[in-house]
Amino acid sequence: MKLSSSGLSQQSPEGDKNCLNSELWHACAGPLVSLPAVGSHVVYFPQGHSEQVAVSTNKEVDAQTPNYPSLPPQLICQLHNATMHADVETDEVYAEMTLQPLSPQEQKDVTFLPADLGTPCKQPTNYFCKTLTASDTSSHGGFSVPRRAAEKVFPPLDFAQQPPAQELIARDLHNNEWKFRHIFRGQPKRHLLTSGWSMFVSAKRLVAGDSVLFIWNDKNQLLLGIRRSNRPQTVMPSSVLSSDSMHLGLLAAAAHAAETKSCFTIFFNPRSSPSEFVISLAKYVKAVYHTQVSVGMRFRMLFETEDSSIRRYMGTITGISEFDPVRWPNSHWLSVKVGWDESTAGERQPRVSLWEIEPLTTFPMYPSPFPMRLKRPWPPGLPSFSGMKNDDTGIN
Amino acid sequence: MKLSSSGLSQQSPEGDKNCLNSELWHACAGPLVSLPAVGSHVVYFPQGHSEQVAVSTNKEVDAQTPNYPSLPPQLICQLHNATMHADVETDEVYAEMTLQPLSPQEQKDVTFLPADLGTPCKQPTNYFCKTLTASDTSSHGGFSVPRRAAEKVFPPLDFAQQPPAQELIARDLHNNEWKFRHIFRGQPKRHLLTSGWSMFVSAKRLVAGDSVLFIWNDKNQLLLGIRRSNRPQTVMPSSVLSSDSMHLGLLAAAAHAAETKSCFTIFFNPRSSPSEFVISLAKYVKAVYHTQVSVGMRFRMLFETEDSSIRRYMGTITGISEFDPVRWPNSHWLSVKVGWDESTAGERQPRVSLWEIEPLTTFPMYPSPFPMRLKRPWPPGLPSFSGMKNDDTGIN
DNA sequence: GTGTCGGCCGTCTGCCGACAA
DNA sequence: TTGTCGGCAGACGGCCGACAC
Repeated sequence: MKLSSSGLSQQSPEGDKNCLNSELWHACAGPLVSLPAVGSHVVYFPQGHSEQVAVSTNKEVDAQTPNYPSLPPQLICQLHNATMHADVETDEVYAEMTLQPLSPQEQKDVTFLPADLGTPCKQPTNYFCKTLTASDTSSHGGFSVPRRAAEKVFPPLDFAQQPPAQELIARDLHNNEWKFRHIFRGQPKRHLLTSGWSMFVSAKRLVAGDSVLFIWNDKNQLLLGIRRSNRPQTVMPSSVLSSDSMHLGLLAAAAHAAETKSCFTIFFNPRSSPSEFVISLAKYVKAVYHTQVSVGMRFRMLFETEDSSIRRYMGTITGISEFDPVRWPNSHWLSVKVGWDESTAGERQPRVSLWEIEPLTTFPMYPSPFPMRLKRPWPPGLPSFSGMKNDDTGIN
Repeated sequence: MKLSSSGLSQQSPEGDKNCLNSELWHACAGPLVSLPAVGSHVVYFPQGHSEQVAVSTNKEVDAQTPNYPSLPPQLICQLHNATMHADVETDEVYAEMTLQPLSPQEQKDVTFLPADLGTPCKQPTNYFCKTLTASDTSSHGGFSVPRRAAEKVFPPLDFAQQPPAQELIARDLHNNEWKFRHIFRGQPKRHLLTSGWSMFVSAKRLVAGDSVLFIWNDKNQLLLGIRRSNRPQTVMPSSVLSSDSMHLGLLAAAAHAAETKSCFTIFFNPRSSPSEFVISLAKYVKAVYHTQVSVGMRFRMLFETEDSSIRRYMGTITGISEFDPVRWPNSHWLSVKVGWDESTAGERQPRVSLWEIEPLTTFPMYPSPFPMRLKRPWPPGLPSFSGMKNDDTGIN
């Protein structure tokens, strides 16, 4: 896995000086984001990719966009390369992945192999994340460090000094160095970052509501990342290519790669994409082939909280059907309709994919009123099956 | 022709408050840029579009990109819409054009119709453009206005005051208002913009070497545009779509539109695109059908100077051949190889297109050593001809 | 425990003419 | 004619504890 700070060029290979432990990237991406291992087999969903482009261009896919009948809704690939990047302007994290579709025979061979689920995403343990207040971002003062965070993450101060103070050096995703004066003063006493802080705020263009993230890693380095609040949107591609052409481009690239079994490249934006659209084959196989789901079944699903930790929400499966039967028949993408136990005005999405949820098979809340009709769904990613209408799924 | 300040959204139609006379857009785009009239017939060159994308993504087209055999190298279209935009972050000007390919019969009908060359691009008359100095952009002072420029473009000062001064209000491409104190002082006397200037410099992130452009229009409004120097590049699309997918997307969009005779949308970036790739049909027909060119012939061609005016450079035609015979056979795009009279280390391009040059037929410098073999080249944009190898062009 | 404020000092912004290219 | 500089005055940046929630 490579990590490079990018944005200026897609072609220049970056030197080692830009390399950085992936901890910071993952911390900025969030606790739910995991990249499949390089070399492993993954499933790519053009629908999910298309949704990410729709969000990025702020434009839904045009209804008149032509289909690519040869492109299956789920494409089994080998992940040849995955590089973590951060936009040089905004620090937005993204991943560049090189995928090679498997031949039909390889798909069969691989789908029914036992496979482990890989290593879970490694969130750093010694870190803190704080949402910036008006005082933190104002030019009038510095940054107020929560007491527990400072004691856990920063090196201890020498309390013989009065007031206790030290210089902290932190590195961001681009391996740039930021120096801060860390001081413990005031009445009551508190931890503050003073000199150097305002330069960081203005350089990163942080505003109240954005978050900063400090990590103390195993090598005794201080890492510093940012996460912007959900302002309208992140980056605007604007004037390069029309959104219609972009949608066509991603479909054409995947279709061409599928036909020729050649590599293609995609970008994954963890913070803007509604869902991961490249997932490990093992996760897919487990969810689609080895998990029983049915209407009425209870489940839980992980979400990220405001302070970058994990929370589980509960819900009930209300239906199982293709998200877009016309354009993407036989697709597992967002095939599960759900209702949420706690839902504030459509806050959580009405559709999820099988591999995103944990069905609670041991304690069903009430007996399923509908029999399970998806016990063994259509084989994934096989073009020869994509036109088949007389299977046993009952959802065509 | 619509003009709107954009960048946040491709879908929201902007209100009238954002509309502005197109003078400023054209002044920022440069004196050589002209947009064909809405409703008129134009020729679209996928090769040129591809070059613009290559520049924007900083990545040349991949050699393995598949061809679209059904897409001719020149596509005759009707221009249904052309909207001028400016990037909301950088103020970079660009145009959004909606094109509809003509049917083969329409192409024939239209190609041999007499057509006027349309109105030339309207450069404003009452304007000035200054490249910013270190003093202009430093935080130590204001903007030094060249004397002739101030007297020509700004409203006259009241010299009864001591010192003479006034408030100027200028509007940029987004119709934002900028207020400046214009004062005539110092020893020797000179025109200066003081209060308000530094805010403009920092808001637009101008640096020494960039240019500003003041226009006094017919409605007695002061317009204010910027032109950045040729720094590495302008905007980086980075993380939305891989450059390969973008190349494929533009080809697929044009091919699909050509097949179905439906509309497609392109963006044209006058400042970053190497050449215009949507030109009026009249210009194309005149250059390709009604102009004699041959190897050895002298020509001249317009270029933009540093101070935004026009200069002619002279050269000699050294060859006539397709730029990319494999991928784009029978293409007129950059089909003329040239040598330049004054050339500083490959400063000017070695290939141009027929419609970019003015052949000097009246005073040939020396007799053409090679007979003209392109007297009546292949008909433009007709797919039925694109595979024809036995024509009289002799370049296959 | 921490967000915001008044107070205060120091730096830098920004307006001026001098001077030279 | 105009680019850069030294001089200077005022604005704002930025460090401090007070105080309240």
